Amino acid sequence: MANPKKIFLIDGSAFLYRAFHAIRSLSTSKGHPTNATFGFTRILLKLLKNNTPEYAVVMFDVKGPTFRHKMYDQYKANRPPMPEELAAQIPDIKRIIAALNIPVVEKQGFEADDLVGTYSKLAQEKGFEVVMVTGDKDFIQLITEKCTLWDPMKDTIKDMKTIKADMGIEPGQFIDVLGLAGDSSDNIPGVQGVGPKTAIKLIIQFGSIENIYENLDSLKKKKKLYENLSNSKDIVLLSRDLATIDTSVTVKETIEEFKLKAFDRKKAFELFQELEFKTLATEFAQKADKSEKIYKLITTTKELEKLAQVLENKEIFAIDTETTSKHPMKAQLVGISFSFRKNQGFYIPIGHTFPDKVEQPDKEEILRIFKPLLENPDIKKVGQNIKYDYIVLSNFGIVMQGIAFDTMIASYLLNPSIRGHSLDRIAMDLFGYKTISYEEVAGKGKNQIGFQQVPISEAVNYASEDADITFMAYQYFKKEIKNQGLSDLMENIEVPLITVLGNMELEGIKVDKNALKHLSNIFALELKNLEKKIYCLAGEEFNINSSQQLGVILFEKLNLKTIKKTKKKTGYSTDVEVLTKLAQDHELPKKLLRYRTLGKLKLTYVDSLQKLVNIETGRIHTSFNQTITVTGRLSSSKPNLQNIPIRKEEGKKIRKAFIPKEDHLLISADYSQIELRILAHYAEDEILIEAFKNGEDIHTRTALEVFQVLPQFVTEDLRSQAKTINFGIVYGMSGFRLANDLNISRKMATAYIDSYFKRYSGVKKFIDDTIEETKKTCEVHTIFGRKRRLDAINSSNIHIRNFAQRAAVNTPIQGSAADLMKLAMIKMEAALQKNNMASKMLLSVHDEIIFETPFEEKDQLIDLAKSVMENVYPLKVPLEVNFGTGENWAQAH
DNA sequence: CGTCGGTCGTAC
DNA sequence: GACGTACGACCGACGT
Repeated sequence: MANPKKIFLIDGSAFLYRAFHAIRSLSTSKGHPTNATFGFTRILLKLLKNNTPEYAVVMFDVKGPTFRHKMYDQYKANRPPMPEELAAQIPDIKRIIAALNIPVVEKQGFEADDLVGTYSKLAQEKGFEVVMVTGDKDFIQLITEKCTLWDPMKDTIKDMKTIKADMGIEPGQFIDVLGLAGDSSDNIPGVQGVGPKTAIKLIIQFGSIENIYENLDSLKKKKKLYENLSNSKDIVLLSRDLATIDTSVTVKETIEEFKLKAFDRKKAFELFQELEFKTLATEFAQKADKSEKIYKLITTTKELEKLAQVLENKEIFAIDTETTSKHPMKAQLVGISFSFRKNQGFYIPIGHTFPDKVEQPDKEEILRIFKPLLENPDIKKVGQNIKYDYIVLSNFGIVMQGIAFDTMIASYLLNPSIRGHSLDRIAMDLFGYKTISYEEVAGKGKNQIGFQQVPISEAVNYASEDADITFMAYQYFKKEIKNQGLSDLMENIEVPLITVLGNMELEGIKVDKNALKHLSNIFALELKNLEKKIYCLAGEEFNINSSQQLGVILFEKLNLKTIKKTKKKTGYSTDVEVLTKLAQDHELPKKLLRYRTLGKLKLTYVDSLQKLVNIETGRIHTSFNQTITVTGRLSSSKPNLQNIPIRKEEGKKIRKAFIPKEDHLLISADYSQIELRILAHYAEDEILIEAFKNGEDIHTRTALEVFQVLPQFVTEDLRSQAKTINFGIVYGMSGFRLANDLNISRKMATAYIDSYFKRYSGVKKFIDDTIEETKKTCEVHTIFGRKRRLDAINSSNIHIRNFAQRAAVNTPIQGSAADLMKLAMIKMEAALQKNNMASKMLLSVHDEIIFETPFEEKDQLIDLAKSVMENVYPLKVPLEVNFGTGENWAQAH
């Protein structure tokens, strides 16, 4: 036969263990171990994918004694029992093998080895080429011209040639080697003092065990070996028998039964989902059954009017826009899709440039028919990240109203800890649907086209599907949000916030581009000089931005004393702390510090900000992300306006470049100590509450309490130390860290913390109670019922557990502050509208809102914001808002 | 050439 | 080990 059929005989039992040990820990969110299952599945799939075998079978050991135990009662007696964690995974593994439709063979009284041996022989007799898949060297004995040994983990193949080359023996002689050498892992004794090397040597020399004993006299010179061999002939023969794989087990399955069939993809998918193998689940997900889906292209006036009329009469519908860009402020509208019923979708092409033969409705037509519908607050809309659509439509001339739900936000509220709440992911998690990916219609990498270039015929399905899935997800999430008690948060905070944030993003903030350019030039000049000096001091040129290369220069070339390693032990740490210490003794680290500071400012802020100024508006339009943080805070990106420098003089120059438009001021409204006030509220701590009620300076008060001094002795330094403690408490700071920060002894720092908790006993109790409660529920809450699961709080790993404990304390505080801020923003927007004011809310930075206000509205705005923000929600302590105004952000702050 | 983890630094 | 929450720059290893 020119091309003999191949069969793969897989030693399942060996891979169980190897997979189990190869992956240290992996488990489902409920704690069911999956490391072995995952490893096993991965090996199996890799094998099937790379070799596409026609025949394959997995062999397993069966629990209980085998014929070898009868031969030798100490066989494998030193083996510890299978770890519980592994045993728990075997049913999963078998279910996966079954779903993949791979035959399994196991037989009471025999090991996987014997089954492999038996079928190897049978298959060869039938003319098959056999590949034994295992890492176990015992199988060498079975290698023949027609049978090879493949270790998929090391990816090595052993055959007649390699065995001969590596060991100098025939595979069949290997059992004699094993007989002499024994096998400690199987508790097979062999000959004392004879290991694999000696055994191989002996077999090369004598050919077989029998021959050794026939010619034992020739070994008399090697006294010890001679003695050991003579004394253990019986053991050697027994050992060889034990190591011999049985190739004639009576088996019932025929080779033909090992012919592979197609995977049961549905079953496999369900299993992978259950076991939380996300990527595998995605890989095995079926395309949604598109046959029952009706996606319709809408282009004529008649169709448009009919669709609008239908939508108008629905309780709620899903809407999705297709555009030319991911950035809503750059995006041009390309099409709109709708859905109001599962498996249905409609697509209106508007801005496609691909020369399809479809006549697209013009903009006026769309506005005439759909503007009234979309701007009607009584007609409810749901979207996936609908803030995006709100902004795009706004720029198109439609200010959408009636936004009632957002599936991305729903997914986030249900579990804020997962990164990413894309529709693709939601479709997968909720319905096992694999949606049409953007890459599928638009390509990827540098070949990717804008959606306007996608043929309308393809766009219909892609866009309609998005609306369809959004509507389906809405139906699911609405119930789930309610079941989880998250409706209030959704309806009263997150959904109203969507348009507030949308308006802020649309508004943007003005920057003085020339000032930034000027700064960039100044920084560039100094950086160039620093670079020269650094090269000079180092004695060579290197990449200053590479902490790795820098580490070599500092600690190997210049031999500066190492202070700490990086966290992952990949090298020397060269962070601020280290460089500052080194700077006392050497000029290079000093220059580096300056280089780092300036480089950071230039690259991350000055230069990036300039690039993000919108050409049309001349302003910067950040994205406020509502579904990112685990605590409920907003985040800001492209650019991140929540970490613009403020603390150091150099950085302030960047803030100065943020300016109001003509005849306006920037006004900053800043909640004073909001997190400590929330702590006071939750902890019901008498001292904290009293201090805030009296309007005291909280850091000074803490200094009084912790250091036990009279008010007149609270120096600026003591207050500053108290401030560090106050912040540290909210974050769960340790004595170690406090000692480091305050540059005091560990003992002293611990004493301060003790003293703090003694005085603020309510805080102590709050922390303890919170942790205890979280241990029971694995969940923490904010003031408006936002949730964060913290399963890690019961982890057996102390680091993970400690981390979860700090998060458990911090989340209600940080998250409640975020809740209050969100509510304040919503109320503020409403108040501005109600009072017909021209002031705009531009930014929110966690505890601060930035307004752009006409000169003449300044006092009114401050009065209004003060009233709204301070009364946003009653706590057990008053809220206080500080204001700053100015002709740039630095001044306003 | 894109992705991703590591390191560093900025904010509240 | 050792302070919570983010974003993003660069580097360098790795995979296609």
